[in-house]
Amino acid sequence: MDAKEISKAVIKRLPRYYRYLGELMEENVERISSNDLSKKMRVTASQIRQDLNNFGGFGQQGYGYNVRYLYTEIGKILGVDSVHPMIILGAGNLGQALANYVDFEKRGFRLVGIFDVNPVLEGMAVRGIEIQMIHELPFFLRENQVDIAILTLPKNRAREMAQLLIDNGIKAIWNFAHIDLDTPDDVIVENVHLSESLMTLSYNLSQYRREHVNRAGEDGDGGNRL
Amino acid sequence: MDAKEISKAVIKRLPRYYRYLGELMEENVERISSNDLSKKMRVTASQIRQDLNNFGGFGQQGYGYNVRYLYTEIGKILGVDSVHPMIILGAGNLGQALANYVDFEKRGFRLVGIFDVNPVLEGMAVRGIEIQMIHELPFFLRENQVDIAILTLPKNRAREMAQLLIDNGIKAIWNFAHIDLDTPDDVIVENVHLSESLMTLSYNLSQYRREHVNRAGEDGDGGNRL
DNA sequence: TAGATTGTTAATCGATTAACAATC
DNA sequence: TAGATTGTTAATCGATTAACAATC
Repeated sequence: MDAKEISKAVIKRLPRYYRYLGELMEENVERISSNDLSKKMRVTASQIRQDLNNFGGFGQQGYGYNVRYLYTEIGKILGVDSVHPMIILGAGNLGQALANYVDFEKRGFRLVGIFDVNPVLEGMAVRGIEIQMIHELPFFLRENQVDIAILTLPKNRAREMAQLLIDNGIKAIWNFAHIDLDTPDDVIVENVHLSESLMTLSYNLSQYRREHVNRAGEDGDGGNRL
Repeated sequence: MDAKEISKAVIKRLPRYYRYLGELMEENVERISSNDLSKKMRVTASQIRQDLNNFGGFGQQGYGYNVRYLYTEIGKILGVDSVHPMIILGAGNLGQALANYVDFEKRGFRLVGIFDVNPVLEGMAVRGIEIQMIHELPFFLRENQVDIAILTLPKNRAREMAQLLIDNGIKAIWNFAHIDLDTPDDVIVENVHLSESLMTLSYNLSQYRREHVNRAGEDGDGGNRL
């Protein structure tokens, strides 16, 4: 059972397979070949077969993959077959937006607590869950099993609060703060750096414009509108 | 000036360099060597030098890199040295959270419009910007230059609205909907698939638990709490 | 000048794609 | 059985790391 190391690239692709298989299920597609799926997803069939075979032989020669079965199996691999209690730290706009995200519940991600440092928010509720003050966190974590902490605090508070989470036994952090957390080996961090994503978009847009400067009409400004 | 193709991996790393250089500037650090930066960022010095040299020789032998200069140059490469007018499509929780994100303004990402399909929201304002109905979008895009459209609609509306954006000349979409948009070559899409990010976290957590099942106490349940 | 550190070439490593034998 | 398609090995491609000459 010694799992051979699965590459990060493969893991990042798994949720996308899961999404496509879910869509196929909704369309009542029963089976699909790596070739047909590759056309839908715009990846190579070879990659699909390689990726899936990291986890086991889910297909059948001459038949392809059973959609429902593969969906279920990938779900298990991703751990969405069990319930993951979550808390949110930081009840600002983003924290509240995530709290209101019903889609997560469908996958077993269940919000069980919201915390903030701002006393103005104390007692307010988001989706039926009362916002608590941070000082109540250690007690809460002793009394409730929590798998995942969502960090939606401004970066000046984030590092300190991450430490508090770790000190109280949290093993997985979904980090939206614009910092890289420095955590022990047994704590898993998944970063969502929105401003970096936006800058990547900005780079690609700027690059596209740079490349097309001298083709977009010969009126002197080269098509560069700013 | 024919730019040799820069790999996607390099581009994804640029905003992170930019962030670290910004922090160094705040700490009044004047110069830094690839070696010192590599320790801070936990990447190899070799990678830093390779990455930067895709865009030009920003350093100096025996000295290192001037922080302010490098920060400015990477800013230009990323296109954050100019203003990018943006609109939001979808004034739900996430759309509003992004609208309230002051940090973006600092980098030249300026919100100029918010649109939704829900008539209940008509006339409401977010951060001083009135929510408009989608049917006003084509006129708005004719009258205003808009660089980037942020798509924060549920997936059943997203595809159709993306098409509307493209038909009206939008060239860059920051997509938060859980679908892959099918766009022409001259339209740039940057995806933020939150549920996929959360599932990656869930995979890593589950994997960690699977690996440690037989070490966490010999009481039979193997330390697996669910 | 001597020391430091870049820019860049070469070596290594890892990930993707191609090919095909196995098998349903 | 014949056809289809997987699972898997081998080949290719690309990205990262190491090494070092150039040079400040």
